[in-house]
Amino acid sequence: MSPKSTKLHHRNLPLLLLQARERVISHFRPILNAHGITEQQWRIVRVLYEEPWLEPREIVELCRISSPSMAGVLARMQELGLVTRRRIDHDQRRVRVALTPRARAMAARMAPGIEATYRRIERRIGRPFSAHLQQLLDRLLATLETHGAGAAPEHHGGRARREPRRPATRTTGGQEL
Amino acid sequence: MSPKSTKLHHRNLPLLLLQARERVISHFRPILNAHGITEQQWRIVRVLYEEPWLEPREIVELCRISSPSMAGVLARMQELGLVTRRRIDHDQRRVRVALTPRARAMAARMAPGIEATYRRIERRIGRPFSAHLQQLLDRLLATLETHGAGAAPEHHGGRARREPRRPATRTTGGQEL
DNA sequence: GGTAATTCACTAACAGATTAGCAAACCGCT
DNA sequence: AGCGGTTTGCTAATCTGTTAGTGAATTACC
Repeated sequence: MSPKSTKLHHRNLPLLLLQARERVISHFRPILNAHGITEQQWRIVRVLYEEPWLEPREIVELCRISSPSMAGVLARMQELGLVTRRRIDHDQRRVRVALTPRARAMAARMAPGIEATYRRIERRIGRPFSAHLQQLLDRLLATLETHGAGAAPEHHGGRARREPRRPATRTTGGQEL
Repeated sequence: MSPKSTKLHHRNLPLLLLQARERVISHFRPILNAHGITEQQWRIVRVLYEEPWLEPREIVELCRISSPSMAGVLARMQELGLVTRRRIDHDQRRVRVALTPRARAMAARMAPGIEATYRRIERRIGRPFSAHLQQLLDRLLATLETHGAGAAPEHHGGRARREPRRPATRTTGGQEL
């Protein structure tokens, strides 16, 4: 069984990517901490900074934050007064998420530091190298598809086998969340 | 104030690296799930698979898992019968962590699938591209230093301002953890 | 040799990721 | 109108990341 060796020859690529990401983000973390927001919150602020408003599923896609996490993150951000959430009139499932003026002002205050940090990183690793790295990562994302995407949605028509929960009835009629 | 623009011109590089990592790891997740272990647990199994034993701080370094997380992860892995932990005789602070035979056998069973997945990924993105990407990431890690490393340890000589906790006295004398 | 500084592993509290699942709202069709 | 199927945002449970800080053991230094 030569093709079934029990040894691991390849490097741990996910770990390598994780290390790279942590190395880069370590330069930004002080800025985020100084403004009291988390990584994920900043990603959301950043995409909403460019658009008047977005829907949760769009933010999920743009920020790579899972839908279950998004619920908690947005709730906390609303609690902090960073975002507003309201139902879309013609479709009561959907929600419009927008930055508050306070969050928009905070993003404006953070932008110079963020940009300066990028320039510092580029000065360190070289602008061409930075561009090259981004190009390779883009190509990786374009070439390698997500495993399990496009697979069967696995419609679960079976009965629930868990103890029932509190229904948490949606505030029918109230636009505010 | 031309250098203090409130706009964000650079791409979100940490997000790009996160996307790349998630894309790659999505191909391995089914294997991990099938064997009932998490990403981090696999990283630990993998490094311990090559060495007879390691100390927690070494695993922290090799697997990029923070020290506080490591405590919980190792405790769960010990509970699952994947690792053993015992104090080092001549230094009661330090701990030796080793894989159990059971974990070693599991790693051996997983190895073929892991390797096959790497080969599949390389077939998709191209072996040269894969090598090139790894080279760039290595160079990034070699060039860009961690921000905040080597800074002042900030000796905290002040009084504790929190309510006292249960001391959780270390089992003085007992090697078993 | 005794005290201060450091190292090491750990706990606590909170935010977020992952997996599983679920109800309400919408849509297409009859 | 009514029904099956889909979309959307959400909850629950468990695990991990981050920050702050602690006790015990060891080391450095006078």
